Order: sequence, then structure tokens, then C-alpha cells
Amino acid sequence: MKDVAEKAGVSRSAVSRTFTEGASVSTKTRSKVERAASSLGYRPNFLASSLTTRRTKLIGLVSDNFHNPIFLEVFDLFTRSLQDRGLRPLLVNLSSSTEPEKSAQMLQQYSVDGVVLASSTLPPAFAEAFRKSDAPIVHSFGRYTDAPQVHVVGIDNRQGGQLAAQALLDRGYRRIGLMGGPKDATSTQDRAEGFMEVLRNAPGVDVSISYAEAYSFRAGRAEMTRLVAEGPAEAYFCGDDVLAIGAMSAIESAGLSVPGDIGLIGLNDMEMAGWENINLTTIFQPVEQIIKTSIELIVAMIEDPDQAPKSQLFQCRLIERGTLRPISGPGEPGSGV
Amino acid sequence: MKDVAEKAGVSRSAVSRTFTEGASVSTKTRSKVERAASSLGYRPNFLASSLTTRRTKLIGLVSDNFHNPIFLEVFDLFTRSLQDRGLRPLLVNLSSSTEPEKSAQMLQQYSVDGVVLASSTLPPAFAEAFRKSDAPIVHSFGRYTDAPQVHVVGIDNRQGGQLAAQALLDRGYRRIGLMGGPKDATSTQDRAEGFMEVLRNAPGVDVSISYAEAYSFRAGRAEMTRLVAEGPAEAYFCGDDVLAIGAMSAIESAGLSVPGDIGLIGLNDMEMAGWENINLTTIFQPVEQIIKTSIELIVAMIEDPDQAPKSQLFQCRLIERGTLRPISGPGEPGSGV
DNA sequence: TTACCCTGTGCAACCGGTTGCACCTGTGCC
DNA sequence: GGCACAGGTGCAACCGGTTGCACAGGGTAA
Repeated sequence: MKDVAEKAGVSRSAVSRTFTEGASVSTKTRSKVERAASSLGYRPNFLASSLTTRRTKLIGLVSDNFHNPIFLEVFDLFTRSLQDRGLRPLLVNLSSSTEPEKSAQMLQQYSVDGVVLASSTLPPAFAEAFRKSDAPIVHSFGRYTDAPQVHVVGIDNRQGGQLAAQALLDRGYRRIGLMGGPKDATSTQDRAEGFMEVLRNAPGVDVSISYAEAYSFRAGRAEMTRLVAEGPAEAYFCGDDVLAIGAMSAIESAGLSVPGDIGLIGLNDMEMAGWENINLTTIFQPVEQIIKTSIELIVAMIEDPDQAPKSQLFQCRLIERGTLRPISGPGEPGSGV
Repeated sequence: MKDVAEKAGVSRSAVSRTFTEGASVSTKTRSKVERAASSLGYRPNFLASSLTTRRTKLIGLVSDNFHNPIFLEVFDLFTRSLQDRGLRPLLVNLSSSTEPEKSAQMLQQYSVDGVVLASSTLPPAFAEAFRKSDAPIVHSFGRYTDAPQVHVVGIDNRQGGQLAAQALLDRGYRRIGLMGGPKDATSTQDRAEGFMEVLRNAPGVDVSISYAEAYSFRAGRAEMTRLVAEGPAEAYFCGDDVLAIGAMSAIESAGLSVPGDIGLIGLNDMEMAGWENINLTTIFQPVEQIIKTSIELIVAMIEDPDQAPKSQLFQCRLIERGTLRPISGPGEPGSGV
């Protein structure tokens, strides 16, 4: 910077101002500086400037699920949207052995402008630890609460569960199973709640419940293998697409067919669910919207940090493909909720 | 920091030294500082210290393929390994519209300690642009060259192609197709070369070649749909697992079966290839080793930046699953290369 | 002409740290 | 008792920028 200033015959302030949007510089000075800068290959250092401006344009992107293919889509969307706004994602991969405070501290030490928690399985301790670091924070795919500690952007998991239940009822299934994700994930709990809410009041319906150990293919397959051995229900709502695909694989391995012997419905509508050889009927989760909203929220909080945390929920909708039998009788699909 | 120094009754230097590994501080001072720091919740700011130390512990992780599920595994491994070494990945999502120089400059402005280019489809202009920024840079999954511009860590794509060709020969296929990835990707070219090398000299073998437009399900399916309509070969080597899965889906949609009517072999051995309802025979790519090596290389270059760039290639091996017919006659599998 | 305002510029302090150097103190040795 | 030496500490400069403030210079209104 000093070199540029000397070469252009101006002060360092002038150089700084040419590269600062909205600063007052004459066109003459500006062009002198720009010429000098480009001949010297100079670009201002973000990190140095962040010291005084208190903006690093760094956003912590925290997740704990690198095994669910949906997260590749999530990362893609997040990174692209952030980049479009001149922000940069600092990726944090949480594992069960990570200490919440440590990660939060670490992001603080990098003085990130904000943090996005992208997970529906995050133990509450994490949200808590991150909340204490004073950076703006948004919990994407998190759980709705009336009085959230941090901003939450996600789907209405209960409504998603209801939709799934109704879809199964509409198609005449009566012995129905819930194969949830990890029992302690809030998303699992809420989906289960909505699901049960509809079925509890449905006449002549028999519901069973079980949980897979993770949102992963292996967990789904393992759980469904067990269920098939025990005598399965007619159809299952799987707490997530990747679970459903695992379940599908277990069913086929047992010599049964989907939806011939057992119907399946997932949740997420990840790209793979639409692959013709999977063709999974599922509940669509508006990932794109959630991410867009999350980022807008973070950006808004960077401007004005003192917004009261609130929950923002999006509605799901049914995507009909080939893993449930078609509606036979009368009754509009999805009308019941 | 000043507050901590005052509270502990020492100079700022002393505070700095307590948090700097290897600096000389007496136990007494250290404990005074630590007490003051923890009562004030103080942690040193990485970015500020990076100004003088010239180490940000930030590593640019650059990729352009967020649609191939293998990259979720890649990101998982990269982030975990980096974190284990106290480094942080700054994620950059390249798209076709990204200007190479812009991204390189950007990473320079964040003064990253190093850059990992994780892609096998990167246009040469990118490697070039990044090379000019003086940060250590490793191209993972890149192409082998005798005189590489940057360090390359990847697989021996030619050997991978050879292995695939031999596997097909061993199983008695004679009308054989190559369905490559994007034609201009170096990985595609090298795999094709190795593949053809083996088949050119094989007696009585008929080879056809075509290319999918991207390493993606959709591209694989589209290309195979075309091939099936035109009259397909007996078996195909698909340039990548996700292509193979797309191809599989096209074949099944056409009412044909794998491996009954058409055999398929992929490359990568991504997690999904092992799913029982996919069960793809494929060429294993040692992703874990590549990533481990890449990171070790970056770390070594941070210590000593003046290492001559070299290529480091790992060998592939065949993973036999269910998408090729079994070996009928004599002849050891994989023996031919 | 004088008074006033406005734009553009440089000075110098500051952001939150690190570090070379000088200095002080205590110890061990002759 | 004198001296060399080493470990520990603080001062002050520096890393690469930003910014409040004072001020110069030119234009405009009175």
C-alpha cells in the first residue's frame, strides 16, 4: 500500500479511499492510484481492513451431516448465494466429539460476520454455545419455538408429517409405520408429532413407530431390515429421503417390492429422489427458499444486530412419484390437511 | 487485550506471549494472564495476529462440482483433516461463469495460507491463475504431468482406464463402449487413453466411444438413453460412478437389465456405489489417501514454499459388485495390466 | 472584495495483535 | 565479591489497513 501511495504520489489515505466504496476521492487521484495499483498488482487485504471496519465478510457455515446427499445441495446453494453477496463461507464440520464451545470460540477468533448453523440434528448445546458468541446467528433447518434463542429458518416439520400421513391415508393404507430419523433430532420429533396427530384420529388405522439411528442410508436400511423381519406395515413414512432409500434397498433385498408389498414416502425431495431408478414419493422441503431466507436474515442482522430472534417456517408439499400405490377411491390428494 | 494486560498487571507483550506457543513466559506471569483472560472471556484474534505472523490458518478449498455425490465425501474428509491440524477451509464454489483471476485474487485478499483445488474438470486457466498468486497450492484429483506447474495429487487415471478395460475383457465382453465424462476434462481423457490402450491390442474387440456432458446423473442417463436407442454395446466403462448410475437408470427405463443385457463399470467407488440397490462394479479411487496426501503437501509447503511442483499418483483397484457378469472362463481378474 | 461553504487531501491515531531489542534480575561459578 | 550468563519482561515499532479531524483551495453568494 505504501508503495502504491508513493508511486501515485499521494498519501496512504488516498489509496485506502480509492478502494473504499463511498469514500470521497477526486477522479484525478483515483485514476492515479488505480494506475499505480494495477502496475504493482496491489489489492487491499480484507483481513487487515477488517481490523478497523469490523467486517470480515466471512460467514461460518456449520454442519454436522456430511453423509446425507441433500447437504451437497445445501452447500452448493449456500456457497453460491454467499458468494453472490461478496461473502465467504468458512466451513465447520461438527462431529459428535466436537466441543460446542470450542467451535464457537474458534469462529469468534476468526471474527466471522455471522454464523449459519445448517442442521436439524444439532444438540441444543451447540445453538447455545454459538448464541453466546455475539455474532449474528441463524439456525437453518432448525426447530420452531415460540421464544427461540436464535433465529430459526426451516420447514414446518409438523405439517410435513401431517402431509405424509394424509398421503398414506388417501391411498388407502391402514397399517402404517413411521420410521423416523434419530430419536433425539428435533426434526424427527416434530415430523413424528404431525404424523401421529393425523393418524391418531383416523378410524381403523394401526400405527407403529420406530427410529433409525441417523439420517443415513445405512441406518435406514438396517432399521427396515429389522422391520421386515418382524412383519412390516403396509407403508412407511421415512423421516428423510436417504432413510427411505435405505429402506427401499432393505425391502428389495428381502424379496419384496415397493410399492407392491410395502409403500414408502420420504421427506426432502433431494435431487436423487427424482432419479428414475429411485423415483421416490416424498414431501418436498423448500431448501432453496430456506437458504435464501437464512442468508437474507444474516445479512440483515449484520446491519442491525438487535433483532429479536424469531422462527420462520416454510410449508412442505407432496411430490408424487412411484413408491406409493396410486389413489384408488375418491378424495383429493393432500386435501386432508 | 489491553484490558487483560491491565487486569493481570503485565504488559501486552506478556499477554501475547502467554498465547503464543514456544514464547518465553514465566509460569507466574502465565497464570496471572490466564486468570485475567478467562475472567474477561478473552481469546486472541487470529486475523489480527495473522498480520504479523503471516499465517491465517485459512486454506482455500476450491471446487466446481457440487453435483457429484463423491464431493460430499471429499468435503467431509478435507474439512475434518484440516480441522485436525488447526486449519480452516474457506470454501469456493466455482461455476463456469466465474473468472479464474477473480477467485484467485479473492483468496489472496484473504491471505489464505494455501489453496486446494479439488477438481478433475478444472479448466487450465484456473490452475494457472491460482499458481500466480504466490500461496502454496495443490491440485487434488488433477492430471499427471512430467513438469507440472503446481503440485498434483491424484489417481493414475490411465491405470484406472486400463483396469476397467481388463475387467471387461476378463468377463468375455467383446463389443465394448466407453462412456466418458466431459470430453475436455483431463480425467476423462486419461481414463479413455488407458482404456483404449488395452482394448486396441485386444483381438476381436469392437470399441465405441462417446462422452457425457458432465459428471452427473442426468448427463449419464441422457447419454445412455441415446446409446440404447442407437443399439448399445455389450458393456460400458462409465467415466464416473454417478454417470454409471445414470446409465443404469436409462438402461432399466428402456426395459433392459444390468448386467443381463448390458454390463456397467464405473469409477470412484463412492459410498452410494456400495448401496445394495445400486451395487455398482467400479474402479476404486483412494480418495482418502489423496486428501491426506494433499493436506500433508500443503502443510509442508507452508513450512517450505520452495518445493518444485511434482505429481503424485495413486493406483486404483477393481471393486467387484453386481453390474458386470461374472468371470466365466479361466484368467485371473485384473491380471492383465 | 469579503465571508462562507464544500470538496478533497494528509496527518496521525487506531484496529488487535507480534517481536527485536535493551534491560533487569537472579543464579552459578570462579 | 565479581562476573558471565540466561530467562523473563517491557518498550516501541510494525503488520496493512481505516478514519476523525484539521486544513488548503476554489467556487459561490452577499
